[in-house]
Amino acid sequence: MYHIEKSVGFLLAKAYQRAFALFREELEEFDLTPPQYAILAFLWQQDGLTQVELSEKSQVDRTTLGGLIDRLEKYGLVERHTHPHDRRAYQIKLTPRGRSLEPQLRECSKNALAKLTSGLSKKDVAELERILEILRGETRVYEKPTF
Amino acid sequence: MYHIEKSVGFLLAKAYQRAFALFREELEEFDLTPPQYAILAFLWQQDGLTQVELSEKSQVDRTTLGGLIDRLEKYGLVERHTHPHDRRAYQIKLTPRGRSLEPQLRECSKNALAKLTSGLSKKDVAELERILEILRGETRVYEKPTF
DNA sequence: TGCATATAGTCAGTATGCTGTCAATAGGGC
DNA sequence: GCCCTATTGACAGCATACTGACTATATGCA
Repeated sequence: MYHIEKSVGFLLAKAYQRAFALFREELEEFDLTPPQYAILAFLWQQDGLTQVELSEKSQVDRTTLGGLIDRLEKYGLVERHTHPHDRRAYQIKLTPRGRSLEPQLRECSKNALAKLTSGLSKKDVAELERILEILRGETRVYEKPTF
Repeated sequence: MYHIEKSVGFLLAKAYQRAFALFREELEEFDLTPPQYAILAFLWQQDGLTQVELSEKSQVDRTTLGGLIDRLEKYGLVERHTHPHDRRAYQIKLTPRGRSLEPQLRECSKNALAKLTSGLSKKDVAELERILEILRGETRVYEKPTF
């Protein structure tokens, strides 16, 4: 007998839903959301990316990313800068405030992860990471070697 | 060095995103979405649930569920019936068309799952199911024993 | 140099998800 | 029977996600 609540798709959806909710709770005091954190995290790694680059790295749709950047800009965490070589494009740069939040926001991420995986062993977590990498499918753009 | 693209939260989000996209592609010909399928799936199991019951079983917010039912009703797949004992509540019932789509839509679900997990062994899939169940946290309402 | 194709980012529309609030109804206690 | 608290479903607002379409700009080729 088929039970939707046992299907992988449903389980994945609900696990993600809980992960999102736990992370949102942690970020609440900073008035930020998990997707906004993700964008900041990519910029902490590499500031000044274009929206296309950010979209590719974060795997967020370009139009959705536009709105995310709008909000981060409104909060004073990033700025859109004109691109030195391409008048169509922007370079998205962190403000000093956006940069300064990194330690605290990473702490939020750590806390959320600890809560999410509290019922799992380290081996389970490693296993989950391995399986989720496979589920994601083809290699991400940021993983491609530069020739 | 911390890399957001290796974090469990990010991996979970992107794995879910791909699962959702694959399933959406399968359902496209029926002009339905994964969340709509989930609601139908719960009703195929047990027709005539109230919105509160459906919300609990599917773990979808009551207000979000309202919109989902609106659309399914508009497509002629479900109907809101007045509750025999509670004038506040409805019983959400499948229409003949909603019921008749079950075989084909389940096939879509199967196909999407096959695509999603094509890179995993059966053992991996079983392991993933086990771990995702734990990640979801406390027991779901539908799993609680009836005393 | 002009033209065709591609790209960067935005806009409109639709779907989903959550929080806070509200009106109508239910139920229990006195 | 009245009152208080709780419940059911909807509404408004905001955030995220995707599709299709559009404008301005870039690029390559003849």
